[in-house]
Amino acid sequence: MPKVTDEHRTARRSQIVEAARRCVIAQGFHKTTMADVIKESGLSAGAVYSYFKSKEELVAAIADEALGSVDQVFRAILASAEPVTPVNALRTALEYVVTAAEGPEGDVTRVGVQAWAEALHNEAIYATASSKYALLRGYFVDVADRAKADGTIAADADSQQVAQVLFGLIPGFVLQRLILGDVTPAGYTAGLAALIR
Amino acid sequence: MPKVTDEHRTARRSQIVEAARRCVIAQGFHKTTMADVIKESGLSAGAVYSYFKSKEELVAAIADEALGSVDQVFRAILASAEPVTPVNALRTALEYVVTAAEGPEGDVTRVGVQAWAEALHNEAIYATASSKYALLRGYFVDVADRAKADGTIAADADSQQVAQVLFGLIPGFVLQRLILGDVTPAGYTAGLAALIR
Amino acid sequence: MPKVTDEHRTARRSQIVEAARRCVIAQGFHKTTMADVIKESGLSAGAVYSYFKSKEELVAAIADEALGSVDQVFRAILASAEPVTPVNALRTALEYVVTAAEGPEGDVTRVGVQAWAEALHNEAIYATASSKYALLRGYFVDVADRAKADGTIAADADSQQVAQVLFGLIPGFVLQRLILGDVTPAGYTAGLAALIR
Amino acid sequence: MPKVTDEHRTARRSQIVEAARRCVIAQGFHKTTMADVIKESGLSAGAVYSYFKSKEELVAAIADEALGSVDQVFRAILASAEPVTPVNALRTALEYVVTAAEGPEGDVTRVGVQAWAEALHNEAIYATASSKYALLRGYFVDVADRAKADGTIAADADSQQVAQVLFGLIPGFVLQRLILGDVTPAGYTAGLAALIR
DNA sequence: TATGAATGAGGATTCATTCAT
DNA sequence: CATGAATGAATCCTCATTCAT
Repeated sequence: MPKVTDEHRTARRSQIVEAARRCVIAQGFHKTTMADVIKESGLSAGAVYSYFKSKEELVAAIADEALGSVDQVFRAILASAEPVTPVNALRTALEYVVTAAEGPEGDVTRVGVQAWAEALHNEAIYATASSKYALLRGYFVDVADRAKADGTIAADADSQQVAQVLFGLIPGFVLQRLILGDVTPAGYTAGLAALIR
Repeated sequence: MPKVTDEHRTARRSQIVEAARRCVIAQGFHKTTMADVIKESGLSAGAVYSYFKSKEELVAAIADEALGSVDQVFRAILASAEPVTPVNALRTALEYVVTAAEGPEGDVTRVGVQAWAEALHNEAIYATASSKYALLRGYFVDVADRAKADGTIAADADSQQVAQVLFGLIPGFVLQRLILGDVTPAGYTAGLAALIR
Repeated sequence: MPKVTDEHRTARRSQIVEAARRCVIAQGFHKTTMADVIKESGLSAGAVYSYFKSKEELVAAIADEALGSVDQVFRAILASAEPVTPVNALRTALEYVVTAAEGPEGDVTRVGVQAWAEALHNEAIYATASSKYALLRGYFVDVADRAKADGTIAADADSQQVAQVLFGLIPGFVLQRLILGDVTPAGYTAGLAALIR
Repeated sequence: MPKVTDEHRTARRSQIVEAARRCVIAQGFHKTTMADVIKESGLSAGAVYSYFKSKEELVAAIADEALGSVDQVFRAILASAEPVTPVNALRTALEYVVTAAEGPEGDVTRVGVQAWAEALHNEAIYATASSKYALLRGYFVDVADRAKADGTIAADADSQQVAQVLFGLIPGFVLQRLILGDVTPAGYTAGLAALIR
């Protein structure tokens, strides 16, 4: 019984998180009520509360997912054998962002932006954001190191600083995409390439 | 009577906005209640509501300010006679951001991040954000044009794309500053400079 | 100074009552706020409150007027030398009601209906309504007496009861006019005439 | 579960409406606060709001009931086989009114008068009042037709007009009963009878 | 005296969470 | 175990009235 129950529990949990995410994408964390999530998930109030003991916990779960989703892909792609220049790394990251944003789950980047705001006043989400972003930015340190190694950038450059910039370009892209709506991975990458040379 | 009254009204309005901003910086838009603002402002409920007819309107006013405050400075500085390279423009912008963030009013960038999230589900704030950010990014188009003119970047570069990148670096800085806490205008600028050559 | 001031005061008072009546006709007693009355009257809050020391007092003044306005006309007309049969008396009364209702002041009968409701929970208005309606109904006792005298109705009829019926027909007319909108003095009177013979 | 739940829901709803009616009878629509209704009903705010989504909706429900309650009885009684003369019909109606008014539920006619006033500025209540009163008055058209048939009134009388008068006598009775307090079905009916002959 | 800005108690409504069935 | 009705504290907002200028 344990295994079946476990799968069942996992499926249920996902069902709730996905429903909640849909609500949050559509209305944001605060306009989304537990009643909305309950209705959207098709479960009962009691059921939802047996998986998440408060709205805060559920919100944290959604935020975690949204903030962390990039990670897996990053690891795979940036750790590949291909020549990973800063520009390529950025493009890959942005392309993933757009793919995720246009996926069938709805635009996860909207949840991400919500999470940024939430992190400022919510310990748990702050902690998640800090650690996930530190991790993510770490990949760009690798990228910077490689770039120094192959002479793409100066050997005495500070890889941390370069990583800050490369990583920092991503929120800027996400925000412009959502609020100004006129950026593309290709164009944005071209902009960076133009600056670099 | 008009003049005194007008000044008075303006002062009162500021008194409210400032109180509200303090609350929002401390707790975010949603945890801030009108009662908080009323208490913090030292006025009565009725008085506050005679200046802002709803919480939404007050929130919009704070968001407007937070999103727009950069503008004035930008105009002055970027339009100066000094040689304005992309790197210099960015540094100036970031220095302003940090100055504002560390000002006596409290860290306005926190309000800015709140506003990003809010813009996704609030027409009025979305409109403000769109227009202010389009304007702001416009300054970087000028910067890019100058850079093309003096050979800092390739003459056939797309100024819009370059501006997207330069402008995009700012939210990335703000976010890292708030969530990772380890970025400085100097370091971030150095990172960009290292990438550029 | 007294006289001028007195006229002035009377004029001001009327100005307020008329403004208030317009508001009440449009929105009812309860949706009408003192702010509405103040704006409509063109005076200041202080001025309005120097004539009526509370909303209740102002409301009472409007109700008084609305409940009592019929009286003057009644006295004049019913006390005339003409042959005043029950049917004629009713018609005259209804014609006056319609005239007043269609007057330039707006439909006063709407205020009357408000006053009925208000009288149930407002001592002052209840007192006014009782006395005005007792007075008004009194005229119909006269009418009944005359009718008994000239054989229009049985000599042993109870004039009070007849007056109750004749007077009672008026609210019924007012209400049907406002809510069903299809009654006229002529038709209603014809209905009574048909019943009588 | 459906059946129990349904009965339960109906009972709860009645519990709320009855509590609200008691409040309205005692204080009128506007002085009655939701807090009053909540306390009087013995339920919680949330419970009350799960049955009526606003005070307006609850008020409309009470008004509906008050305006419509006569109907059922009318239908039964006026449609009976007994000889239904205008005078008898009126008496029956008035007796029902008094019975209802003196019932254990409290004086519903007070709610009715409130509803008249409310109908003037509330679409929903206006609609209810119009349709219920049109219906009610319709019964008196039948009465008039019968009276024409058996010669009680002239064959060429306009039944609509006669119905307007007969129906119109009721509000007049209700109002005099509440405000002057000296009418009885018997006396009022006698007054009409005296006029008729 | 006249003004109208300010007051603040009071009212309607929401919603995260619980727990009896 | 699951359900979803019920809870009630918390929140936004209004408006009659006052009083400093």
